[in-house]
Amino acid sequence: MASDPKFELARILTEGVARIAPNVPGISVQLEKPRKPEHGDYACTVALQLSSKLGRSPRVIAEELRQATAQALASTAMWQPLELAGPGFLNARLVTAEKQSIVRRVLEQGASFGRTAASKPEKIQVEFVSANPTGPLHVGHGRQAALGDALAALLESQGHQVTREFYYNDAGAQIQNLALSVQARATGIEPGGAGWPADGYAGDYIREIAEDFKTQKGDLNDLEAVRKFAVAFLRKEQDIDLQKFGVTFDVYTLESSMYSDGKVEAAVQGLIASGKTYEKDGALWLRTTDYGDDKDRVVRKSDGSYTYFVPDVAYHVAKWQRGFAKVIDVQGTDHHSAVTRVRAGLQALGIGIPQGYPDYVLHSLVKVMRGGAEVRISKRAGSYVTVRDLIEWVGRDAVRFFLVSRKADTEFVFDVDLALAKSEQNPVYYVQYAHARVCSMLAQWGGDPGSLAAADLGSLKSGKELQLAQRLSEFPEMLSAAAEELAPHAVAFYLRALAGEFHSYYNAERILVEDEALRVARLALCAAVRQTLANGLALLGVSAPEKM
RNA sequence: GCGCCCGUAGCUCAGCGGAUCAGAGUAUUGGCCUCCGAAGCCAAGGGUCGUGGGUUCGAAUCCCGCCGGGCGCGCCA
Repeated sequence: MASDPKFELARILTEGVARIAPNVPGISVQLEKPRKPEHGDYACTVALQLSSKLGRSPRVIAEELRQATAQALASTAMWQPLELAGPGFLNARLVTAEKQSIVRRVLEQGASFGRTAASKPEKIQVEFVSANPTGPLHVGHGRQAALGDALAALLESQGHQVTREFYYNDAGAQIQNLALSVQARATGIEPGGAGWPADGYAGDYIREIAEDFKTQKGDLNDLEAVRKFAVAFLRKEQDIDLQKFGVTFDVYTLESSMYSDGKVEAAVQGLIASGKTYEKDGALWLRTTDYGDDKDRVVRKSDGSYTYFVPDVAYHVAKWQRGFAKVIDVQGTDHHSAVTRVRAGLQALGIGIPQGYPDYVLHSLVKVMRGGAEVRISKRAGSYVTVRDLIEWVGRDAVRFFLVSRKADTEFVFDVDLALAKSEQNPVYYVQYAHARVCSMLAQWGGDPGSLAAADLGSLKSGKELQLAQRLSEFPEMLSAAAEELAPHAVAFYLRALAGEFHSYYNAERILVEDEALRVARLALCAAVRQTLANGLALLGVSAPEKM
């Protein structure tokens, strides 16, 4: 495979800088994509950075750099001579043949276009959703599912070995409340009525579980049996939702297993052995303030049981011991206080876990509007919008694309009425439509799509065609940046832009023209667009239909 | 009160230090189907990037204050 033009350009410029300005520290060649096409394909601002360090005009430095790199650049046969512009920018422009060649590269690589060829040894775990089995999945879980799954796919595309994991909190007081709620409901107590548990779950699903339990002739006095039944019931429900959402997990871990496997006890012993704990008010405390926490945390309560953060630490120790060099936890921002605490616990153990372990992607909760009023999201309210609702209303593709289209830490409003009324105008259809359009053209053409990889691309010369080719060439670097920054929303924005440029091109030029060479070249370009759209959509878990 | 996150066009959101950074979608208005899919395209109007300072050659972007919003601040999970 030919070397990457951008990489070559950066290498040559870096060498050039070393020649005209040796021994200047803190200077790195950055290539950026100009907004306006007349400024070339890439712009370099290193002359502006050098100006203050060298005490000379940036334009003069830029000109020196231009001359110093001219020969090396010409020998690559990839780049036109650099252009000096503005206060000292160097604008680089690819030769036309190089731009055209991306089309062939996309078609040759097919589904693997954008993916890193080499696999990386580093094992990564993405833990997401991790909903308590106390109720149906809500919109926030949907956002986690969309983000986490796309993130995992992104990391896989960059050669990492990724495990998708779901952690069930099946050991706490909330589960006890669930069991009590089902028990109460089954004995005919309504939410809020006499004998209703203090923190009971009022949702209708509790009634369903209670009825099911009675149908199966379970013993209502056996609270443990009720608990097991309810948890199994809700886990099954959640699995159905996740399946409908197109998300699957490799590993499910139960919080209770941290206790039964002795991992919690081991973690406590490790913390005590570290000397970072102390007894106060009959409880055992950890000096998390030594690691940036704003107050110390209780490890073992005065009643002898552990706070939830202990199994959490034990779980992350297990992750480390399972060989995950990198762990990414996708959670709501309401869990942000856990970040410092868990990391503090891992550091206190002093077993060689890196300081920033694990990584977190925290997302703001989704605010759901309906009928002009906010629908409150609360696990206890029972009247929240579920993932299942959303999928039924606007379809899986739209929900996934929409939820992943926002930067994780921005809050956003999911207007149910709008999603219902405008479902046909959801951005996902715009991208899918571009894909279907190409498929339709290829079908009408009737030739062998496989032959397009060998097409003569020499007639692709118009501004829109070269711009489209340029956009395609950015796909791999966009993916690696998105993976690096744990920002799957970048994929959605890229697909939006690519589809937009395609639609614009489609309306400006006729593809199936009389001229054989031109027709084939244009079809090859369109096929490359289709392939790239399909590859991107696949990462987001969104289908790429041939017809709509 | 303390900590973290967020204030960009009517609305939903990108951009997060390089002048080539005021952007997209949507909504509104006006055009484009005898012709490859109009779920599309073209065009117009619309913003002191919350606010006041600071750093810099340069700030939507970095730092500090203030205002506004979200989340967290339990021997709950």
